[in-house]
Amino acid sequence: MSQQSTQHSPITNTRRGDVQGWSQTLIPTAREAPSDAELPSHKLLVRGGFIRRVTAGVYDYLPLGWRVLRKISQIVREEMNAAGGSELLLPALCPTELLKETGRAEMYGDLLFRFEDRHGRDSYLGPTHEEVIVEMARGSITSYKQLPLNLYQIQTKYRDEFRPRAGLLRGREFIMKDAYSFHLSMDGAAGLDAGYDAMYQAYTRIFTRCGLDFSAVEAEAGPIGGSASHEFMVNCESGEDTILVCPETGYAANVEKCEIGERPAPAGGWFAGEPSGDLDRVHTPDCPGIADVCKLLKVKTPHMLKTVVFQTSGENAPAKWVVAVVRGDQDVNEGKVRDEVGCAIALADAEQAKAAGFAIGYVSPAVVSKVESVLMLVDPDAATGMDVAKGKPRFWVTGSDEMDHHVKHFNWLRDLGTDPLSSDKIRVASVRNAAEGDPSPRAPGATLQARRGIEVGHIFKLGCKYSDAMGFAIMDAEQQRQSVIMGCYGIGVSRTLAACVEMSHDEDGIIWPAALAPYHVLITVMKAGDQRQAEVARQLADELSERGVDVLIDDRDERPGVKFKDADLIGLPVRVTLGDKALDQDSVELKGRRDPGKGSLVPRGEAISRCLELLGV
RNA sequence: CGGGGUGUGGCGCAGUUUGGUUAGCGCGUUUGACUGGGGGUCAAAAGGUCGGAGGUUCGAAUCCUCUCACCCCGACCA
Repeated sequence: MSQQSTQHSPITNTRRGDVQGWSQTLIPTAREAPSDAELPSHKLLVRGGFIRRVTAGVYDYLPLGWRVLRKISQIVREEMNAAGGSELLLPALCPTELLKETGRAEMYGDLLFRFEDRHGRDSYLGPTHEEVIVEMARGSITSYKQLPLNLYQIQTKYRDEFRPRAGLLRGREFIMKDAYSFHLSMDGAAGLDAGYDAMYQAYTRIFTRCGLDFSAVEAEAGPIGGSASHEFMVNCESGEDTILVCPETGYAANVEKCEIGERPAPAGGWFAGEPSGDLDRVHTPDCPGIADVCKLLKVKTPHMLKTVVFQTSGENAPAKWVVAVVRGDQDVNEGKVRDEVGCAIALADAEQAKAAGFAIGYVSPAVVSKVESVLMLVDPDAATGMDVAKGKPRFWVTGSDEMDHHVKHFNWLRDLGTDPLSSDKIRVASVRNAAEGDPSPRAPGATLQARRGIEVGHIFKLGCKYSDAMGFAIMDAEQQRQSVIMGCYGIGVSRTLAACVEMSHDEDGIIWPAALAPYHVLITVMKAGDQRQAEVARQLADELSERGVDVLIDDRDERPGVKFKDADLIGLPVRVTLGDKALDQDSVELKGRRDPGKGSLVPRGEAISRCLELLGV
């Protein structure tokens, strides 16, 4: 990062740029993409000779692809180091015993590449490394004086995805940077909050330097566990993930995490409204799903009341069961239910729930007055009896609490079996996923907008989850034994490569940001074997290299058309074309990848500075 | 895992329904010539046993059985 020195010293990062001849390396470009590729990033990376598929979700990184990965890694290293991290390398081949300490062998299930070695020892290929690093740390970190600490590695990870897809975007083998931080407190300069914040800042710098258009969004901590979490998403319509943003405040969150703004009670109050008709019990065989019922009864999903049964655990559980009720077209958010209840919850075990009296698949809100120890949370959109917009009673269809039957014209006040407003077993609470069009939680009057993205980074506050499970505690300054508090921070390095292409390409090929381009400048020699052209190419490359610019010289004996097509395809930011016409005028042709046309004639003497200018140096 | 689909030289495909000579085409590759500023032209050549195994048949890329691999759509993740 240091700009202070341009000399070549063994103790600075300043380096001479690489110069490579196309004919000396392997760049197998192709006119057609393999038929299995669908996304632009997949097609272009294969066509441009960056990667090649070996088997499902596993790729060769060819010279060009590997150079980009190294550039990403280098940026990651510089920023991680600047943020106080230290690089190390943990094994990819790990003993399964480690996962038994945290119970994640079961949690990962088939996602884990798992096998026995010749001695029958159970082993796995690391999908992530919390256990491995805690195992290492608990043997090496023995004093509070060693904290805080941030350790990271850049390594190949393995996940036996059910469905690898989209080239590098979801592989079974992929390159990831994973970092882990260790603290003894949440607060203070040495605490997790400060460490987390430093990583947030570092990630922002990393993706900015990579030239990516990205958003940092609030996220669910997910199965890795812990309290706070942010995802870094490359903004891109073809992304797999949906995020919601508030256009007024810039608040952004992943769908699972996104809060919903205030939804006030309707004019008549919660649940109020006349019945839409007599309660009508209908036979709905083999219809446990909302979609099936709607199809059979010819009603639309917003008219359904969906009930999801959870069971609680922990000492402060207010009830044994929690029933969440949302509108049929909306999704229950487990995290919001958990927060509302105030204790750990899990989707109810079907057998146990049935034994307790729940007709799983056909549960109605009235179950609250039928089964013992139930707390019911009703989402505001479901807790109404009037369709205010239409001035009509709400028409609700829901389960009937008996197998294979639903009811029409459910009315909260009439059919619940208890008064929803006075019962302490019933609460109106926001328990569903946010969706586009919902009120923003940060700006009154504003509505949330949906955007697509590709997740390239994810940071978590882990807390003591792993240190407690694995007995990682040390003495603090007061001679108290304390669990070590952790954070973990991931970047999908190979995914970042693909996301960049996904975000930045046109119909001719890739458009690399200068920071990630495998080479910065392509010198296209028009006539292979022409003495003068070869000589100028060599000189230019040399001068550029002196400035730290990486240069690829297209010295192939190919027709110009082939070279230009390939140039656009591999997408280097700057192209210098050396032909007789230009050289006769002591000039060269210069073209930025995004510039239309053939580029402009530039005096030979200005070529270097103009290249640097185009590179934004 | 559920649903849909595909396997024929390095890549993209045709041929399979209705079995029948040496399995075709385009791109790419090699050699030669002509060319030379956006995937050029001509000529010649190499390269596949039709994903694999078994079966039916005088005869199988084609029909049957089993199997393997890969892709797409759904639930999870860097």
